[in-house]
Amino acid sequence: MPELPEVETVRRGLEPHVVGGFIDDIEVGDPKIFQIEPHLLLEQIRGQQILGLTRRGKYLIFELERHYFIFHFGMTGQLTFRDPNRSDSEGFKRHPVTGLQRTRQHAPDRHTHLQVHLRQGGAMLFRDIRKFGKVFLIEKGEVAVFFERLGLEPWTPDYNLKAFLQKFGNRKLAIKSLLLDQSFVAGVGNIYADEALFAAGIHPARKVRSLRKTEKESLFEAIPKVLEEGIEYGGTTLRDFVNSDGNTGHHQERLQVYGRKGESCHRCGTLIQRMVISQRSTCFCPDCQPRGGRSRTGKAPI
DNA sequence: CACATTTCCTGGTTGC
DNA sequence: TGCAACCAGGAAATGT
Ligand SMILES: [Zn+2]
Repeated sequence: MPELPEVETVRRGLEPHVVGGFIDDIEVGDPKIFQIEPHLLLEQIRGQQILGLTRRGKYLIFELERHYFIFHFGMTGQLTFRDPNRSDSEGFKRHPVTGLQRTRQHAPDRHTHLQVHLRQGGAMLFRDIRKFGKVFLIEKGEVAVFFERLGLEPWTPDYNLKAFLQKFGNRKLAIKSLLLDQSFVAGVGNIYADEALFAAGIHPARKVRSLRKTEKESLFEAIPKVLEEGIEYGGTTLRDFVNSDGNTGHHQERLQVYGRKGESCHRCGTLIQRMVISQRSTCFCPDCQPRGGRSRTGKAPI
């Protein structure tokens, strides 16, 4: 499930291959993922130069001459660069230990729903098994409206403590649910929400309005910290994520709680538990993240 | 308005 | 071995 660190990993990998290039032709698979008629998409983007590649939350944004060409990866979206000077791998392999799917550079298959060929050679391939991904093409003037409902963007001036604290209000939903809301902090998904709550020592089911100021401040620090580590390790591959080269990330080996139900907490040894919040699998350490919050010493629950 | 639940989709895993 | 049931989840749509 590509979240901010995975999208940023793809962005960094793709940038040197495509920025400055010109879009030549496109080939389309299942039109479901397109928020614009495919033939209109081709008509509009053909011949435009890619001026830049940026990111906002979980959205990857190609700046063209007259448009923004925008991708959202949903759950299983992959955007890879197919280099004509490199050979394709045979197909799909299975990691002998982790069982992870390893794709590397690959030819289009039944799940490849878009190929964007570049004039200088090579192509970007968008592959999405579950088809929760989306492809948009918007006019340059529409960009503010397009992103208006997205929340704070980490590492920008918008991401400051004052703005962060104002987002809490007197709400009574679980803090985990708030973290999944893209109008709070953009780019946080199920994995990094759990990791951030662990880093901040907050139980995921705690009601937002019950959090003390010090806990909110801990979360403010924890969110960029876990996202940064995710990027540093090339993203988290649980099943489908691959970077622009088609290779897996390594952050799955660094996860503290997500997907670790029944395993020992790396910090205290207690067994990690799982619960469902907002219909999402949620993992936490009952000792490091007590329901009543941590005391000032950071050890015993209140 | 605030919050909860349902829906979309496929393939891997589980259990009989 | 086969096959049905179940699970994963981002975010829009729908329900309370
Ligand atoms: Zn612990």
